[in-house]
Amino acid sequence: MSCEETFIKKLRERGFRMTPQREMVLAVLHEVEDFATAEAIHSRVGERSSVVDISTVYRTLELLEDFQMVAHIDGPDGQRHYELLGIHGLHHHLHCRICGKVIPLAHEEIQPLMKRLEEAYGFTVEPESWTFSGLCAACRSSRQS
Amino acid sequence: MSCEETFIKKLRERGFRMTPQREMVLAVLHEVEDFATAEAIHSRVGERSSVVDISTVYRTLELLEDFQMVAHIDGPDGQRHYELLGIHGLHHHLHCRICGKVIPLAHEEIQPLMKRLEEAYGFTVEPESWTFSGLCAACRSSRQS
DNA sequence: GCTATAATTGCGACCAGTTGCAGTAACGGG
DNA sequence: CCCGTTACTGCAACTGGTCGCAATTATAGC
Repeated sequence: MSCEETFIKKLRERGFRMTPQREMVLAVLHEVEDFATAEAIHSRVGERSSVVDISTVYRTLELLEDFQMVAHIDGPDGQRHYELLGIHGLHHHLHCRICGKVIPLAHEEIQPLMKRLEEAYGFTVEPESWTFSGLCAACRSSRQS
Repeated sequence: MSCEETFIKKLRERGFRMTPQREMVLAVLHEVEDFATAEAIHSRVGERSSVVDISTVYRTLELLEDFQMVAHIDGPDGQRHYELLGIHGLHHHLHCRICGKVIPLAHEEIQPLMKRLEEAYGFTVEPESWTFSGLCAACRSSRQS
Protein backbone atom coordinates (compact mmCIF):
# COMPACT_ATOMS: atom_id res chain seq x y z
CA MET A 1 0.00 0.00 0.00
CA SER A 2 1.43 3.36 -1.01
CA CYS A 3 1.94 6.08 1.50
CA GLU A 4 -0.93 8.08 0.10
CA GLU A 5 -3.29 5.13 0.16
CA THR A 6 -2.37 4.54 3.78
CA PHE A 7 -3.09 8.16 4.55
CA ILE A 8 -6.50 8.02 2.84
CA LYS A 9 -7.38 4.83 4.67
CA LYS A 10 -6.45 6.26 8.05
CA LEU A 11 -8.37 9.44 7.30
CA ARG A 12 -11.48 7.50 6.34
CA GLU A 13 -11.29 5.38 9.46
CA ARG A 14 -11.77 8.50 11.51
CA GLY A 15 -14.30 10.23 9.28
CA PHE A 16 -11.76 12.68 7.86
CA ARG A 17 -11.36 13.61 4.20
CA MET A 18 -8.60 13.68 1.65
CA THR A 19 -8.00 17.10 0.14
CA PRO A 20 -5.60 18.48 -2.49
CA GLN A 21 -3.75 20.37 0.25
CA ARG A 22 -3.13 17.24 2.33
CA GLU A 23 -2.10 15.36 -0.79
CA MET A 24 0.48 18.00 -1.64
CA VAL A 25 1.99 18.17 1.82
CA LEU A 26 2.46 14.41 1.77
CA ALA A 27 3.95 14.54 -1.74
CA VAL A 28 6.45 17.22 -0.70
CA LEU A 29 7.47 15.15 2.31
CA HIS A 30 8.44 12.39 -0.12
CA GLU A 31 10.62 14.71 -2.19
CA VAL A 32 12.51 16.08 0.79
CA GLU A 33 15.57 14.35 2.16
CA ASP A 34 15.59 13.60 5.86
CA PHE A 35 14.13 16.51 7.74
CA ALA A 36 12.28 19.61 6.65
CA THR A 37 10.81 22.55 8.54
CA ALA A 38 7.15 23.47 8.20
CA GLU A 39 8.29 26.64 6.44
CA ALA A 40 10.32 24.64 3.89
CA ILE A 41 7.40 22.31 3.24
CA HIS A 42 5.12 25.28 2.88
CA SER A 43 7.29 26.98 0.27
CA ARG A 44 7.76 23.77 -1.72
CA VAL A 45 4.02 23.25 -1.77
CA GLY A 46 3.76 26.81 -3.02
CA GLU A 47 6.07 26.00 -5.95
CA ARG A 48 3.84 23.19 -7.14
CA SER A 49 0.53 24.95 -7.11
CA SER A 50 -1.38 27.85 -5.76
CA VAL A 51 -0.65 28.84 -2.23
CA VAL A 52 -1.64 26.66 0.68
CA ASP A 53 -1.82 28.41 4.01
CA ILE A 54 0.94 27.69 6.52
CA SER A 55 -1.65 26.83 9.16
CA THR A 56 -2.98 24.09 6.87
CA VAL A 57 0.55 22.72 6.56
CA TYR A 58 0.84 22.61 10.35
CA ARG A 59 -2.56 20.99 10.71
CA THR A 60 -1.69 18.33 8.14
CA LEU A 61 1.65 17.59 9.79
CA GLU A 62 -0.09 17.24 13.13
CA LEU A 63 -2.52 14.78 11.60
CA LEU A 64 0.29 12.76 9.99
CA GLU A 65 2.09 12.64 13.31
CA ASP A 66 -1.05 11.43 14.96
CA PHE A 67 -1.20 8.64 12.37
CA GLN A 68 2.44 7.82 13.12
CA MET A 69 3.41 8.54 9.52
CA VAL A 70 5.56 11.53 10.43
CA ALA A 71 7.75 12.48 13.38
CA HIS A 72 9.43 15.71 14.36
CA ILE A 73 12.46 16.71 16.32
CA ASP A 74 12.98 20.11 17.89
CA GLY A 75 16.09 21.62 16.39
CA PRO A 76 18.45 23.85 18.39
CA ASP A 77 17.40 26.64 16.01
CA GLY A 78 14.03 26.57 17.76
CA GLN A 79 12.22 25.12 14.75
CA ARG A 80 10.61 21.73 14.35
CA HIS A 81 12.02 19.45 11.72
CA TYR A 82 9.65 16.90 10.24
CA GLU A 83 10.49 13.48 8.87
CA LEU A 84 8.40 10.94 6.99
CA LEU A 85 8.58 7.71 8.95
CA GLY A 86 8.02 5.68 5.78
CA ILE A 87 8.85 1.99 5.60
CA HIS A 88 10.94 2.04 8.77
CA GLY A 89 7.95 2.93 10.88
CA LEU A 90 8.17 4.35 14.37
CA HIS A 91 11.68 5.03 15.54
CA HIS A 92 13.53 7.52 17.72
CA HIS A 93 16.39 9.97 17.38
CA LEU A 94 19.68 10.75 19.03
CA HIS A 95 20.43 14.37 18.34
CA CYS A 96 23.95 15.78 18.72
CA ARG A 97 23.82 19.20 20.30
CA ILE A 98 27.15 20.23 18.74
CA CYS A 99 27.16 19.08 15.13
CA GLY A 100 23.43 18.57 14.76
CA LYS A 101 23.77 15.02 13.49
CA VAL A 102 20.71 12.84 13.94
CA ILE A 103 21.18 9.14 14.63
CA PRO A 104 18.12 6.94 14.17
CA LEU A 105 17.26 4.60 17.00
CA ALA A 106 15.07 1.54 16.52
CA HIS A 107 11.96 1.39 18.66
CA GLU A 108 13.10 -1.91 20.17
CA GLU A 109 15.97 -0.14 21.93
CA ILE A 110 13.58 1.53 24.30
CA GLN A 111 11.34 -1.47 24.93
CA PRO A 112 13.12 -2.42 28.19
CA LEU A 113 12.49 1.05 29.62
CA MET A 114 8.86 1.02 28.49
CA LYS A 115 8.37 -2.40 30.05
CA ARG A 116 9.93 -1.20 33.29
CA LEU A 117 7.66 1.87 33.44
CA GLU A 118 4.66 -0.32 32.77
CA GLU A 119 5.53 -2.84 35.49
CA ALA A 120 6.85 -0.55 38.20
CA TYR A 121 4.58 2.46 37.72
CA GLY A 122 1.61 1.12 35.74
CA PHE A 123 2.44 3.84 33.23
CA THR A 124 1.77 3.20 29.56
CA VAL A 125 4.04 5.23 27.34
CA GLU A 126 2.47 6.68 24.19
CA PRO A 127 3.80 5.34 20.91
CA GLU A 128 5.40 8.59 19.81
CA SER A 129 8.82 9.55 18.54
CA TRP A 130 11.34 10.52 21.19
CA THR A 131 14.41 12.66 20.77
CA PHE A 132 17.39 12.40 23.07
CA SER A 133 19.80 15.30 23.06
CA GLY A 134 23.48 14.84 23.76
CA LEU A 135 26.91 14.43 22.16
CA CYS A 136 27.82 12.05 19.35
CA ALA A 137 31.06 10.07 19.55
CA ALA A 138 33.01 12.46 17.31
CA CYS A 139 31.94 15.65 19.08
CA ARG A 140 32.51 14.08 22.45
CA SER A 141 36.10 13.05 21.79
CA SER A 142 36.93 16.35 20.09
CA ARG A 143 36.23 18.17 23.31
CA GLN A 144 38.33 15.72 25.37
CA SER A 145 36.17 16.23 28.46
CA MET B 1 24.18 25.13 51.60
CA SER B 2 20.94 26.91 50.90
CA CYS B 3 19.46 27.00 47.45
CA GLU B 4 20.31 30.65 47.05
CA GLU B 5 23.91 30.12 48.14
CA THR B 6 24.21 27.32 45.62
CA PHE B 7 22.87 29.60 42.94
CA ILE B 8 25.33 32.37 43.80
CA LYS B 9 28.21 29.91 43.85
CA LYS B 10 27.31 28.50 40.45
CA LEU B 11 26.88 31.99 39.04
CA ARG B 12 30.30 33.08 40.31
CA GLU B 13 31.95 29.99 38.89
CA ARG B 14 30.96 31.15 35.44
CA GLY B 15 31.55 34.85 35.91
CA PHE B 16 27.87 35.66 36.26
CA ARG B 17 26.31 37.95 38.85
CA MET B 18 23.56 37.75 41.43
CA THR B 19 20.84 40.35 40.98
CA PRO B 20 17.64 41.20 42.86
CA GLN B 21 15.62 39.88 39.91
CA ARG B 22 17.29 36.47 39.97
CA GLU B 23 16.95 36.34 43.73
CA MET B 24 13.21 36.97 43.48
CA VAL B 25 12.59 34.38 40.80
CA LEU B 26 14.34 31.77 42.92
CA ALA B 27 12.40 32.85 46.02
CA VAL B 28 9.07 32.54 44.19
CA LEU B 29 10.03 29.07 42.96
CA HIS B 30 10.34 28.07 46.61
CA GLU B 31 6.88 29.37 47.48
CA VAL B 32 5.16 27.59 44.64
CA GLU B 33 3.98 24.00 44.96
CA ASP B 34 5.08 21.59 42.31
CA PHE B 35 4.94 23.25 38.92
CA ALA B 36 4.46 26.83 37.86
CA THR B 37 4.32 28.51 34.48
CA ALA B 38 6.64 31.37 33.61
CA GLU B 39 3.60 33.64 33.59
CA ALA B 40 2.63 32.56 37.12
CA ILE B 41 6.16 33.12 38.38
CA HIS B 42 6.23 36.49 36.68
CA SER B 43 3.04 37.67 38.34
CA ARG B 44 4.10 36.43 41.78
CA VAL B 45 7.37 38.28 41.43
CA GLY B 46 5.31 41.32 40.50
CA GLU B 47 3.35 41.04 43.77
CA ARG B 48 6.50 41.18 45.88
CA SER B 49 8.13 44.16 44.33
CA SER B 50 8.30 46.40 41.33
CA VAL B 51 7.83 44.72 38.02
CA VAL B 52 10.40 42.37 36.59
CA ASP B 53 10.20 41.84 32.87
CA ILE B 54 8.90 38.49 31.65
CA SER B 55 11.98 38.04 29.47
CA THR B 56 14.16 38.29 32.58
CA VAL B 57 12.06 35.57 34.19
CA TYR B 58 12.60 33.35 31.16
CA ARG B 59 16.33 34.08 31.13
CA THR B 60 16.64 33.26 34.82
CA LEU B 61 14.71 30.02 34.43
CA GLU B 62 16.94 29.03 31.54
CA LEU B 63 19.99 29.71 33.69
CA LEU B 64 18.60 27.67 36.57
CA GLU B 65 17.85 24.83 34.21
CA ASP B 66 21.38 25.00 32.92
CA PHE B 67 22.58 24.68 36.51
CA GLN B 68 20.27 21.70 36.97
CA MET B 69 18.42 23.46 39.76
CA VAL B 70 15.17 23.63 37.81
CA ALA B 71 13.44 21.43 35.23
CA HIS B 72 10.44 21.98 33.02
CA ILE B 73 7.82 19.83 31.41
CA ASP B 74 5.78 20.85 28.40
CA GLY B 75 2.13 20.73 29.39
CA PRO B 76 -0.60 19.71 26.97
CA ASP B 77 -1.83 23.32 27.23
CA GLY B 78 1.25 24.29 25.26
CA GLN B 79 2.91 26.02 28.19
CA ARG B 80 6.04 25.06 30.04
CA HIS B 81 5.73 24.22 33.70
CA TYR B 82 8.78 24.75 35.84
CA GLU B 83 9.81 22.84 38.95
CA LEU B 84 12.57 23.43 41.47
CA LEU B 85 14.65 20.25 41.58
CA GLY B 86 15.66 20.97 45.19
CA ILE B 87 17.08 18.25 47.39
CA HIS B 88 15.98 15.44 45.10
CA GLY B 89 18.26 16.59 42.33
CA LEU B 90 17.93 15.55 38.73
CA HIS B 91 14.95 13.34 38.03
CA HIS B 92 12.45 12.71 35.26
CA HIS B 93 8.69 12.78 34.79
CA LEU B 94 5.93 10.54 33.60
CA HIS B 95 3.11 12.75 32.43
CA CYS B 96 -0.43 11.43 32.01
CA ARG B 97 -2.00 12.85 28.90
CA ILE B 98 -5.53 12.38 30.26
CA CYS B 99 -5.55 13.51 33.89
CA GLY B 100 -2.34 15.54 33.75
CA LYS B 101 -0.82 13.74 36.73
CA VAL B 102 2.97 13.91 36.93
CA ILE B 103 4.84 10.95 38.38
CA PRO B 104 8.47 11.55 39.35
CA LEU B 105 11.01 9.09 38.05
CA ALA B 106 14.43 8.67 39.65
CA HIS B 107 17.39 9.25 37.39
CA GLU B 108 18.64 5.71 38.04
CA GLU B 109 15.67 4.29 36.16
CA ILE B 110 17.05 5.49 32.88
CA GLN B 111 20.68 4.55 33.51
CA PRO B 112 20.38 1.24 31.60
CA LEU B 113 19.16 3.05 28.49
CA MET B 114 21.87 5.71 28.79
CA LYS B 115 24.50 3.01 29.17
CA ARG B 116 23.16 1.19 26.14
CA LEU B 117 23.24 4.36 24.00
CA GLU B 118 26.78 5.04 25.15
CA GLU B 119 28.02 1.55 24.36
CA ALA B 120 26.16 0.82 21.15
CA TYR B 121 26.14 4.27 19.57
CA GLY B 122 28.92 6.17 21.36
CA PHE B 123 26.25 8.69 22.18
CA THR B 124 26.47 10.60 25.46
CA VAL B 125 23.09 11.74 26.67
CA GLU B 126 22.94 15.18 28.26
CA PRO B 127 22.04 15.27 31.95
CA GLU B 128 18.70 16.98 31.46
CA SER B 129 15.18 16.28 32.66
CA TRP B 130 13.11 14.06 30.39
CA THR B 131 9.35 13.87 30.20
CA PHE B 132 7.55 10.80 28.95
CA SER B 133 3.98 11.25 27.89
CA GLY B 134 1.41 8.48 28.23
CA LEU B 135 -1.38 7.09 30.38
CA CYS B 136 -1.26 6.52 34.12
CA ALA B 137 -2.67 3.29 35.60
CA ALA B 138 -6.00 4.86 36.58
CA CYS B 139 -6.67 6.55 33.24
CA ARG B 140 -5.60 3.50 31.35
CA SER B 141 -7.99 1.12 33.10
CA SER B 142 -10.86 3.62 32.99
CA ARG B 143 -10.79 3.52 29.21
CA GLN B 144 -10.67 -0.29 29.14
CA SER B 145 -8.63 -0.33 25.92
C1' DG C 1 34.65 54.69 48.56
C1' DC C 2 35.20 55.56 43.42
C1' DT C 3 35.75 53.99 38.73
C1' DA C 4 35.92 51.01 34.81
C1' DT C 5 34.19 47.05 32.70
C1' DA C 6 31.24 43.82 31.37
C1' DA C 7 27.06 41.28 32.73
C1' DT C 8 22.23 42.20 33.06
C1' DT C 9 17.88 44.34 32.48
C1' DG C 10 13.66 46.23 30.21
C1' DC C 11 11.78 47.21 26.16
C1' DG C 12 9.90 46.50 21.78
C1' DA C 13 10.14 43.93 17.73
C1' DC C 14 10.04 39.59 16.29
C1' DC C 15 9.44 34.33 15.68
C1' DA C 16 7.20 29.80 15.13
C1' DG C 17 3.15 27.91 15.89
C1' DT C 18 -2.11 27.94 17.26
C1' DT C 19 -6.87 29.21 17.19
C1' DG C 20 -11.64 31.07 16.08
C1' DC C 21 -14.41 31.89 12.50
C1' DA C 22 -16.84 32.49 8.19
C1' DG C 23 -16.70 30.73 3.67
C1' DT C 24 -15.58 26.51 0.86
C1' DA C 25 -15.60 21.87 -0.66
C1' DA C 26 -15.39 16.55 0.02
C1' DC C 27 -18.26 12.88 -0.09
C1' DG C 28 -22.30 9.83 1.28
C1' DG C 29 -27.19 9.23 0.31
C1' DG C 30 -30.86 9.75 -2.54
C1' DC D 1 -25.78 13.60 -10.92
C1' DC D 2 -27.20 16.69 -7.34
C1' DC D 3 -27.80 18.02 -2.41
C1' DG D 4 -26.97 18.41 2.39
C1' DT D 5 -23.99 17.68 6.01
C1' DT D 6 -20.00 18.57 8.10
C1' DA D 7 -14.94 18.54 7.65
C1' DC D 8 -11.66 21.64 5.94
C1' DT D 9 -9.33 25.91 4.45
C1' DG D 10 -7.56 30.67 4.52
C1' DC D 11 -7.32 34.48 7.05
C1' DA D 12 -6.22 37.38 10.73
C1' DA D 13 -5.60 37.80 15.43
C1' DC D 14 -3.29 35.84 19.04
C1' DT D 15 0.09 33.06 22.16
C1' DG D 16 4.24 31.72 24.50
C1' DG D 17 8.70 32.49 24.09
C1' DT D 18 13.19 34.74 22.08
C1' DC D 19 16.33 38.35 20.61
C1' DG D 20 18.87 42.81 19.69
C1' DC D 21 19.96 46.83 21.71
C1' DA D 22 20.60 50.87 24.62
C1' DA D 23 20.50 51.97 29.42
C1' DT D 24 21.57 50.19 33.94
C1' DT D 25 24.07 47.99 37.62
C1' DA D 26 27.01 44.29 40.05
C1' DT D 27 31.52 43.54 40.94
C1' DA D 28 36.81 43.75 40.84
C1' DG D 29 40.74 46.82 41.13
C1' DC D 30 42.57 50.81 42.85
